[in-house]
Amino acid sequence: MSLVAATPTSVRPNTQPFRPAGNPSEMFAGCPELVGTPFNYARETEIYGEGETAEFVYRIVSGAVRTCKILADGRRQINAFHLAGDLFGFEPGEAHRLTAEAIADTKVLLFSRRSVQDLANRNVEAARRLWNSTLQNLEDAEDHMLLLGRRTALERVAAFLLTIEKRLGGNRCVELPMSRRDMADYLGLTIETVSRSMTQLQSKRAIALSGARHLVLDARLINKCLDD
Amino acid sequence: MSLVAATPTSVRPNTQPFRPAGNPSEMFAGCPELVGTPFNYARETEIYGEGETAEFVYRIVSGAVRTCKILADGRRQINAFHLAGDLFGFEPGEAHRLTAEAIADTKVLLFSRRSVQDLANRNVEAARRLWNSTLQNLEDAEDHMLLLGRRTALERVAAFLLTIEKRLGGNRCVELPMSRRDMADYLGLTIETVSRSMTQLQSKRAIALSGARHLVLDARLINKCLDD
DNA sequence: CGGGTGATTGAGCCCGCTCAACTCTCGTGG
DNA sequence: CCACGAGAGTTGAGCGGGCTCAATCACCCG
Repeated sequence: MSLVAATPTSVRPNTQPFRPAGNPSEMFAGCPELVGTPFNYARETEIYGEGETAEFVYRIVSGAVRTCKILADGRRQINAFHLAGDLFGFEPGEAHRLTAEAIADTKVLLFSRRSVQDLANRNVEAARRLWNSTLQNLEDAEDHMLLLGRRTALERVAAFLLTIEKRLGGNRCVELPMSRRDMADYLGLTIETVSRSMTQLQSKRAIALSGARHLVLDARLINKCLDD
Repeated sequence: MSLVAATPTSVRPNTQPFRPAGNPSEMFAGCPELVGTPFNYARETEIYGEGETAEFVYRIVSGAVRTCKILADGRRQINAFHLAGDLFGFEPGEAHRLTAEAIADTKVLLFSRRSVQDLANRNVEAARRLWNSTLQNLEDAEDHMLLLGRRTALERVAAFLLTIEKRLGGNRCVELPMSRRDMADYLGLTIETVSRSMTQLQSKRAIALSGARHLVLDARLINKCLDD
């Protein structure tokens, strides 16, 4: 679910280690009856809201999605970003526990929750893949709890950049799909602190920014920045 | 996995809402071949370490367990507390991603990871229960990320006390199984801040402490404390 | 060229951390 | 019975990292 997840797409070489049975792009392989309905969401529109009945499971074809929780006073915590190839929208109960919104214009494939459940009940292999996918999400959540509970602002931003670079192909070049506000709400910081941390990394030559969204990073120098 | 999970035991009435198929105490019902081997862990001993090969899945009979991650410099984040009835030790890969330690003297039932996997491959119903159990853990992790990323110290301690009271039977009376250090490392705070928050709640009559581990709480007054 | 949005930078403050002293409890032994 | 020590918890004083509030800058689109 979150940044650590493998996100192979058809247009990008998969530089991730092989994930047995947890690979979203193979999730419904050999299940021709589960083809998925294409659908589009515009930038900054809600896909589903917290508390709504969970009707669909989603697989991203292109674009990016955030899932988050929002407190009554407006404080927001983004739990995960989902990129092309990722699956999201599973729920243990009938209702969605998170809100999902498109960060950019996003194409998805819809699968009815019921049909996915039915498939899992019939097909042991599919059930195992769904389970492993959920376990992968849990693992990512565990890493994120460590980040939110015990890491400094600079460590959070550095870890975020390293992880998303890996997800986007690992060629040191990153086109951030999300705003500073989204990064801040994912990392448990304010936009100002995110910005200052980025500036700090840039002044140490660990990253090079060209525009707010495009950057080139040096993993070795980023890690060196954390040692002082 | 964490504090929101239902934890019915045979000696305590279940005051939780019914959780279809996710109930740990029924997890292996109807599977007499999966009986589990009793085992004991003394207080403050390691059950398994991060990175070790995952051989077993554990179900707690009595006692309490924490699972955590530790950084090289000693910073620790506890992901979850497990009480009687809880299942823990699932892993998506071959290796444990967390360290598990007994908080108190703890009796568990061991199930070999392989036999659990085999059961899930044969028995669709068991697979569904395991999947739902993992989804429940993920849901708890999502709640905890909001707490760690966006809540104040007082809110964290208040939420923790309310949740653990519910898990321990919901009769307003709590015998904390863990130390202040464990609470702090779960809530992303220091022991001093946890202590000060408890004192603050006590001065508002929202909780009554008798000894560090025993307390009676008033849910309404706790929520009122958060409004100023 | 403006207007609008998002990002950066600056100044000052505050919540939670650090460091340290003190208290409480409990177990052990004279 | 008290003395003592060890470990856990509480309290206090002061600091500092990240937040708040505000101004400025950069980049789009018209």
